[in-house]
Amino acid sequence: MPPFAQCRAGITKLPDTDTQIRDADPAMADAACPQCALNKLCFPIELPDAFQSLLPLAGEKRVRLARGDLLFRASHEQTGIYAVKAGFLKTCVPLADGQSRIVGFQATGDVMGLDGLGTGTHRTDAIALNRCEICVIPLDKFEALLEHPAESVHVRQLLAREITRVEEHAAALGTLSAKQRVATFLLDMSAKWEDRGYSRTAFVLFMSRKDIGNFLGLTFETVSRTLSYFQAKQWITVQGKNVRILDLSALQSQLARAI
Amino acid sequence: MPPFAQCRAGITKLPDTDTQIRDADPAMADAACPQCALNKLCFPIELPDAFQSLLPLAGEKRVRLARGDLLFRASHEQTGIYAVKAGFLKTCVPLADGQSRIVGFQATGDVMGLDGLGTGTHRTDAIALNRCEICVIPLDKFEALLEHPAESVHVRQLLAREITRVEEHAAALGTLSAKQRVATFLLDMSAKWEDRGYSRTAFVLFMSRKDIGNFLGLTFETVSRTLSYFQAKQWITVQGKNVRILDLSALQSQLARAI
DNA sequence: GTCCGCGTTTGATCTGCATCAAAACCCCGC
DNA sequence: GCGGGGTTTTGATGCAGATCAAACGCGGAC
Repeated sequence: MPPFAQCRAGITKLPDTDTQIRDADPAMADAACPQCALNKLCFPIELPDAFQSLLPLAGEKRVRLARGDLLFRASHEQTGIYAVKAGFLKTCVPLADGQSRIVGFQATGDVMGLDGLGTGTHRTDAIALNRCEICVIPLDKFEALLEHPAESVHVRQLLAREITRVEEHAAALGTLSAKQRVATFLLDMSAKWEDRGYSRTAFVLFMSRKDIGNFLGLTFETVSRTLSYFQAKQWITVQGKNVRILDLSALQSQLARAI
Repeated sequence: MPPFAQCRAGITKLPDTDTQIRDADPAMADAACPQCALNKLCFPIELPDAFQSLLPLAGEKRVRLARGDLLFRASHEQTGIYAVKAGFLKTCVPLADGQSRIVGFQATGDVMGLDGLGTGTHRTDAIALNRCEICVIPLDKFEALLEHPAESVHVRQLLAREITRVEEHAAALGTLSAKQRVATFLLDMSAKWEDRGYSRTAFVLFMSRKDIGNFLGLTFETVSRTLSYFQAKQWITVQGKNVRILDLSALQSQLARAI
């Protein structure tokens, strides 16, 4: 199986399949550039002239992924750094027994593949949850960019924030009850959508209940039950993958109750 | 309370308190430099002349910590990067309810404080488990060092490896049973000691059962019970903090059984 | 339209670990 | 030596969430 399941050049219009949010709409993708974490890499402002000709290359190469395709694969050599232009993905750590554990969900503007910088080998699988459009910065170009101190600092910040995020996730997995984990998850998703300029109270969960359970260290039945419980409490409404948050503070207060 | 609980200049002989391994023995500390993750920062080989005068400064400043002292504190401003010269520490993420969750244990040669690079603020408390000696690189000096590409790459590798480590820990917390977590922990500790040139079958757990439980998402009673269980199986012997592994492969096979 | 397969919901039961409790142990100061 | 506080071990009980099971809903193939 190839490391890149799909990799076509060029950008064409994709059919709209999801209810609320379009998959990988090029217009949306371009609009998202200012918020993209790699924005400063793609469109640097204050670089010396020597870089001005190199940088446009970074933003030029795109990859298209269909639902289920792999962007990169654990234990494969790292060949680039990726910025999510549009779509949703999950990153999974393979476990000894052949199972794997989801350690993060990525959306528009997130950077992926940084974990490979340690060893030159990816430690996670990155799998598309819906149609995705990914900006690719080949590793050699990425390394060339990093010779500029401002970009280097920026990348270190991205790495450090990822450490913080994963540490907090690990802390949550080790500490919180099922209800607290699901509440945290909803609040995190809410914040993720809000960051990207969408409503923080009505959004789509692109991942399945199984994926949510895997990410949170719960069974999918428990995830489903907990969502139903929150709905019964009138804190949210759920219809399949569509979630509407009715009482944000009630969810937040779930967390504080962990005394 | 000051961010640095203890911070004395100079190095003096410390009394030996632990049974097998000395706390922060200066001789051991100096011997450890070649294996230290910051070695290349402290003793760079191939730097241009401009740096040769700056770098010795990095290795000059030392901090001494007694058991329970804080090296740095969450939500405090980051003032430096730290390399563990000798001793053991734990890093803890504070939680909403005032509790905190241990996300890592550090030993000789480990680098600490990198998580602050994202925001300039530490996201964890770093607490000494025994007498420690820490090499401090003030932030401004650290940043000056990073202008050299080789050091910059090295630091990115450290960050990326930390992401990998924490992701795997999160995956373990979400997936493994109590026995599997404790077995993993023992194997990790074994590897940590072996990396540092000590026996991988006989070592000291400097942290308490409570700390182990906190790190693994278990109660300390469960940790104690599980260690007793492993001892009953003749896989290990435990006497307080001293552990001897009798059957490494039996512990490893615990993990594979997670199907 | 019907059928099939998969994801989701909901229910019933089981179990691993938390919790509560108490005794043993260890380290230190005196 | 003795006494006291914290840590560790071991036991008894309870519960949150896993597991087993069945029904429902929905989208795609035809």
